[in-house]
Amino acid sequence: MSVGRWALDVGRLLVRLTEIPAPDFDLEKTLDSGQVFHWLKVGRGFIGTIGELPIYVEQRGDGLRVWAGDRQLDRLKRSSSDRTGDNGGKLGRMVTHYFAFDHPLADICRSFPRDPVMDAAKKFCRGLRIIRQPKWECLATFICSSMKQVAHIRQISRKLRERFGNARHLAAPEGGFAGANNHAVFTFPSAGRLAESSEKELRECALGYRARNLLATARLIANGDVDLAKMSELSDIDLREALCQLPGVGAKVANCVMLFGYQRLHAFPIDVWIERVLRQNYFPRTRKLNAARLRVFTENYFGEHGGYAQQYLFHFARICSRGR
DNA sequence: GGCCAGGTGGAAA
DNA sequence: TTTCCACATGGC
Repeated sequence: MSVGRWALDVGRLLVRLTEIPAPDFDLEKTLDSGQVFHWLKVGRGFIGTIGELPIYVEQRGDGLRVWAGDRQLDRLKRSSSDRTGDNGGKLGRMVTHYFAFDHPLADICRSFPRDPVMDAAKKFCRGLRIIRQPKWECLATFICSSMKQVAHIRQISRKLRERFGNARHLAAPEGGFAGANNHAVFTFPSAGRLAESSEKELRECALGYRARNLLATARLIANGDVDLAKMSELSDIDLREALCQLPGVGAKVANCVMLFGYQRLHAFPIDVWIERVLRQNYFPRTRKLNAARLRVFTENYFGEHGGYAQQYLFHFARICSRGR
């Protein structure tokens, strides 16, 4: 897994560097495609968290270089069954799992339907992977996403983390991160932590009317009425139904959580961007086009990895609209 | 200053 | 069953 590993003493904190093979992968497209909202571009790479672990990640050709705070890595080792002391390997496996390098991307792309817009999106999004987000983080973030632009969702994610999350300090690798030697990153607050907050406090994080829904859902999870991990056992239909029971979760958010949090690669979220793409390219002369008809079309037309097709169409449409 | 954004939920028609 | 509308916020 890990082809190279170094430890750099940079003063108070020790930083581990692991290099991981990253086949068929484009880090920037993946992190900038509107599926995840907290990664910050710094220098040649990105700073963020994978669960509780703060990391800096940088793409070098077909590989990924990863730095992580050593204290968190030690904590990770103590809390896991893997006590071999192989921190670099553990880190490598975590990163490999998070960025879903096991997804057979070539096969997935071959399964897409052949038509002009899908072909263009596929070409444009080469290397974009649907990552494995922590379920609660994904659910909470998408509850906050309704009627918000991607830039706003990023702001909300940042404010929630800074106010309710745990600070983690990441020492810079040799040479520093583009002018800064140390960065504070924040973990996403647990459901329990948000359940203890008030609607007023959440509104102060620019959530607006979404604050009530986020708080209600956090409390359902914190008091044990809902078990997101156990919901993995449900079928697609039952999982969608269970998610839609949660305050602030309708069909669109449920499909996002299924796709990004539960790896249900057939789930096809339809938002304003995707609806526009579908209308313009597949139903240019259809006046009466309701949600049910779009749902039936997308479930059948885009194949078993429809969620990937959707993400490629979404990113393609959004980026191409910039500058118009 | 109006328009729009990875929508949802409840009421009215 | 379908359509309509309120709900907050911030960038353009």
